Amino acid sequence: MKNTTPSPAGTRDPELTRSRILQAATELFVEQGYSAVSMSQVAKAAEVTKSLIHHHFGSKERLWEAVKERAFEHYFVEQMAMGERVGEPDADFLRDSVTAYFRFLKDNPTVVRLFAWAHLEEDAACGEMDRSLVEAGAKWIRQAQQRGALRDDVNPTHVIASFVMTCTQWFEARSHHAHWPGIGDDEAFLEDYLKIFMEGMTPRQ
Amino acid sequence: MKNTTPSPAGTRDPELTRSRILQAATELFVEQGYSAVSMSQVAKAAEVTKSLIHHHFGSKERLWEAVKERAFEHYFVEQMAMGERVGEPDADFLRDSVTAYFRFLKDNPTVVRLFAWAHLEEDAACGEMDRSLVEAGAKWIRQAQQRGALRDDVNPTHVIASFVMTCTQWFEARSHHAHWPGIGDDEAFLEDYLKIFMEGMTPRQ
DNA sequence: ACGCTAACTGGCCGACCGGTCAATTAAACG
DNA sequence: CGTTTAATTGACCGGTCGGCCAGTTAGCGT
Repeated sequence: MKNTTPSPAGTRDPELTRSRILQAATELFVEQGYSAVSMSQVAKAAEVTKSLIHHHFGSKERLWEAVKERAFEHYFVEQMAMGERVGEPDADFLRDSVTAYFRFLKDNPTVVRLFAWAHLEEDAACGEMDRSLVEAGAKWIRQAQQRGALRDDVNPTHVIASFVMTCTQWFEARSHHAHWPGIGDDEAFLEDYLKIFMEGMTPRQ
Repeated sequence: MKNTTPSPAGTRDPELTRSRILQAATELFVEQGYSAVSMSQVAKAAEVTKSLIHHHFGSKERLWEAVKERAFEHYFVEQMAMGERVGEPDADFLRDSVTAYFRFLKDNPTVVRLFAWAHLEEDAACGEMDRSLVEAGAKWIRQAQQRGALRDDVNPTHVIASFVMTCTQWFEARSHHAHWPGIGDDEAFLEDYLKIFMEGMTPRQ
């Protein structure tokens, strides 16, 4: 049981150092992307030497990987937790899931931006990561379809893809549509989107 | 009337040079983003000297602006043309518009990726650009709503935002969902998305 | 034919890049 | 306690960065 946070001014704490570096790197990478950030910038922001970063992470690229891995794991864990408390395969639960996903992205702009950077560098890791989540979600939707709770003439994976992508893009491309005439805030958009999406997923009589 | 393309081997043609540079820069920037691309790389790809790029474009940043401006103008012109042939304010025309937008993005991956880069650097220009397009689209939707052709309890701007974002993200984040189990190809996804979206936009009886 | 303008070149600049290395020093362990 | 291990430092590396500048050269108006 060692003391971590106190740090008797001049003491060494490799774990805290690692996380300080990781934190500084995350903030910079999230904002500017991999290539625009220099090791010296990270070092300065984390208040350590450049060499120390190399000591702990090996290279700039591995630091970048560590940053992404940490954020995506956070995403994965949260989504898994969300998947745990799975409810009845009905329309209400679908609505709740979309809402929860939307709110998660809203509360985790870091994840949103890292996803965007990862997409641009064709990093397949994030897609592989939520494979199982999508699979589980699709299975759940199929159940709801068989039950007659959701329309059954659409591919369950496409259902997930469509709402995941809409939520993601809403936050990724904020700067794009933020000044569109008549656009509302997060909640107003979510409300309208849910109206369209849920109505679209309701089985015909 | 000067000859442009022939180029008697050793002749000067500033306009062609400019466009050669712009083309090379576009390809590189689209692929790797602003900061990952160096002026020497562009120079090599365009088969000109670095100094010549500076002569024509002033700086790396202005070259980047020129690249984006060119692509976004292409987008704008195409969308304007699409807006010209506006049809009846009914559901069918909405479906056709979504389809056309989806196909445009599919055929113009350069625009898609430049949008993504622009979003990440919070470039508001692309949003300002299609302000008027969105305004016109929203007006059209409002007409359809008043006519009873589309459900009228949703913000028209949100309707546009929702399908624009879905289409955009489908192509921007291809690497993300491309390997999801059960996901279909472009046309299969579009078909399912249209089912949900159009049904969601249909007025209740 | 001549001169001007602008396209175009090559060489160079200081700054900074990611990364290495040997030396210092604090903590962990016996 | 001494020894070992690893956290940490600062000096330093070759290479590349974006950009500048002085000079050359082609086209164009007169």
